[in-house]
Formats: sequence, structure tokens, C-alpha cells
Amino acid sequence: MARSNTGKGGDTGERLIDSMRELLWERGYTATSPAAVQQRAGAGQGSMYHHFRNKAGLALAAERRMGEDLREEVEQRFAAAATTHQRIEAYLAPDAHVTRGCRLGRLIQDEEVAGSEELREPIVETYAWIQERIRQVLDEGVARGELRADVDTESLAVSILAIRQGAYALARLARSEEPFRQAGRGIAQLLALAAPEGAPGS
Amino acid sequence: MARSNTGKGGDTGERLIDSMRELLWERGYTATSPAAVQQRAGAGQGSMYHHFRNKAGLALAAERRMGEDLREEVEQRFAAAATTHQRIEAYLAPDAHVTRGCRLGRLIQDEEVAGSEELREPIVETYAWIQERIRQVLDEGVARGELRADVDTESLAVSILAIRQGAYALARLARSEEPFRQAGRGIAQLLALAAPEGAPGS
DNA sequence: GTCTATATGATGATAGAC
DNA sequence: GTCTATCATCATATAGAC
Repeated sequence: MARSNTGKGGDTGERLIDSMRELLWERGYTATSPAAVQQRAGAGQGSMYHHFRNKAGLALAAERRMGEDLREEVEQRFAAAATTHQRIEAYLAPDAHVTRGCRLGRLIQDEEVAGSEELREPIVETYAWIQERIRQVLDEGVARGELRADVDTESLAVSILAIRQGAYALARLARSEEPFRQAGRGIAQLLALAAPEGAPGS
Repeated sequence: MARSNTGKGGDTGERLIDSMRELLWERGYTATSPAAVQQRAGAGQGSMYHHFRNKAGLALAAERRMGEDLREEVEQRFAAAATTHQRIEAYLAPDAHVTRGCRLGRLIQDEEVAGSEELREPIVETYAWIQERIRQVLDEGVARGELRADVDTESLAVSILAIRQGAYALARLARSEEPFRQAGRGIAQLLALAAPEGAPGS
């Protein structure tokens, strides 16, 4: 909705959303001041409060957009891989700025976000979608004969989601992509064992 | 060292550390003000700055203690379980306040902590220890014939560590223990498949 | 729609009496 | 060792001119 209002993306409201999105990723919610967003967007104080009710209102718009982006990215990763095992590996592969954390997921660690129904909702919804999408991929894998039929795909989907989120934390802690890659390799080797008898996992 | 200075735990420095530890868990570092710590400890402003250089100095002392506690807890979980699979399940079992996040791990999400060498160090050290400890448990499992000999225990240890950290994030997001339990079940079923041929995993 | 004041409150730390 | 001022700074938001 927000993105379809105007043909061009250069108006102030859009620039504010983009700036907020960048800063939410770089610093989180609490550490991002309205002044910093305004400065990055090249807008004045009053301008921001004309377009949005307050800091939370602007952050909410930014979160919604981040949620859309995240879903698209997940979908692309799945689409670019052939087998189920490759799809899960693709999902768990690091992105460009892994040590900075997950754009959307990191926000739930912020006290103000976690305590706000409004700011929490887009995150909950997006991760529910991703979890369900992973489960679909796993179910497809079972149907294709790439995974054993007795796999509990629901809990496995949660594990895979948790690994990616945890891998972000470890990478941030280590200031390195390496733990992220290791976490992916660790689960990949187990997943290979979940191929039906005789069929090699990858 | 800090804990062995006095026979009783009632002096102001100790109470300040305890209060900081509690507040770091409940609110994180940035959201915890010196005033809040002082109030909980029943100490005045000047008293805190007599015992510690500043907020970071007090937080550092609290982090060190949290690191010790965490190691002890991990050790106890391993000690209370018999088989390798049970040990990993015990490690991944939820604790009392899972939706609040990992006492120590959640701090790395705080911008100020992540940006401070001083405040980051005890976290890095503690998680390096835990990761190595998990790897030892897995290696023991291989030696005992409970895990296949071709398992890459190093990357698997990282995956298991990542699952716990990620499970905290999902539980916090959902405000429920359920995702935490699901994440544990998901990996447990895969681990069962990593038993040597013929030997049941659990 | 955008700008420049300005208000209000909290934060992290210091000064200096006791 | 502990206390009560006090300070400089920043964060969020509002008022009102243009």
C-alpha cells in the first residue's frame, strides 16, 4: 500500500521509511533517534511528525516493508535450489551483513519493541509465515521421497528457523561469518541422514 | 574471586552486582539505568560510583558472575543425563524464564555491549567454553558408539548452540515456551538418526 | 508540507558534605 | 562509605511561523 501510492520513490515519506529501515538494521529501535532518521532522510523535525504519528508509527511502516522484503528473499532462496536439502542449505546460507543480525528478527530483542503490541505484530506475522513456508518445503521433500516419511516436519521447521536466528547471534558475538557457516554445515550433515534408506541425502 | 571476598553476601558491592545481574536479564544493558540498579540494591548514587568506576564496570562484574553461573548450569545438565542424546536434549531443554531470553546471550544484541570490547569479552569467552563443552560431549558420544564416527562434531556443536540461542529468540517473539520445545524436538529426531547403523538413538 | 524554536523528562556522572 | 545536590546531554514530541 505504502509503496503503491506514488510512482516515484523520492517523496519525503518514502525517504523517511527507507532511512528508518536502514537505521533499525544498523542500531535497532531504541538506539535509533527520530533526529537520526530525519538527518539521513534529509528532512526536518516537523516533517517527520507530519507524515507519521510518532517514532513508533514510522518504525511500524519500516517493519512492514522489511517483512515483505524478507519473505521475498526466502522465496527466492527456495526457488533457486533444486532438492529439499539444497533449499534448506540455501535458507541457512549467510547474507551480506550477517554480523549485523537479522533485519527484522533482531528487533524483538529490543525492550521497547517486545513490549509493544503494535511493533511486535509484523515480526510475529512474518516469522509465522517463514516457519510455515519451511514446513511446506520439508513436506514437499517427504512427498518427493527426499526425506523419510516419519520426519516431524513441524518441529524440524522450528529448529531450522531457530538455527538461522541463533547463527545471527553467534556471528554477531564473534564478529565473523564463520559461526553462521558452521551452524549451517552442522545441520546439513544431520539432514543428509534423514534421507530415506538407501537414498543419498544430497 | 568477587564471591570469595566475604563470607556474607550482604555488603553493598555484592548487592549492586546482584541487582545489576537481575536487571540485565530483565531489561538488557542500555535499558538498565544506574538509578534503577541503585534503587533495587538499596544504595545511593554515590555509593555505586564508590564501588565501581561506572555503569560499564558494574555490568562487567555482573557479566562475569553470569558467565560462571551459566557454565555451572550447563555442566549440571550434562551431568544429570546418561546418554549423549539425553545430554543434548537436556542442554536444549527450556529453563525457568525462557521468554526473557538467555541471561548472557541476550546482551550481545545490545548495541552498547556489542560495541564495547570490555563488555563483549566475558560473553565471547563463556560461549566459546560452552561450544567446546558441547563438542566434547559429542566426541564422547562417538567414542561410546552412540554417534556415527563420521559426524563433524565441531560444526554440529555450533548448530546446537545456535538452536538454543535461536529458540530463545522465537520464544520471546511468541511469548511462549512452545517454540523452544519444538526446536529441541526437531533436532532431537535428527540426532536419533545419527546413531551408528542398527543402534537406536535413544 | 516544511522549517525553527522550545518544552519536558530521563540519563550517566560528578561534587562535596557527612 | 554513603548521602544529597547538581550538571550537561540527549531523546521524544509539540508549537507555531512560513
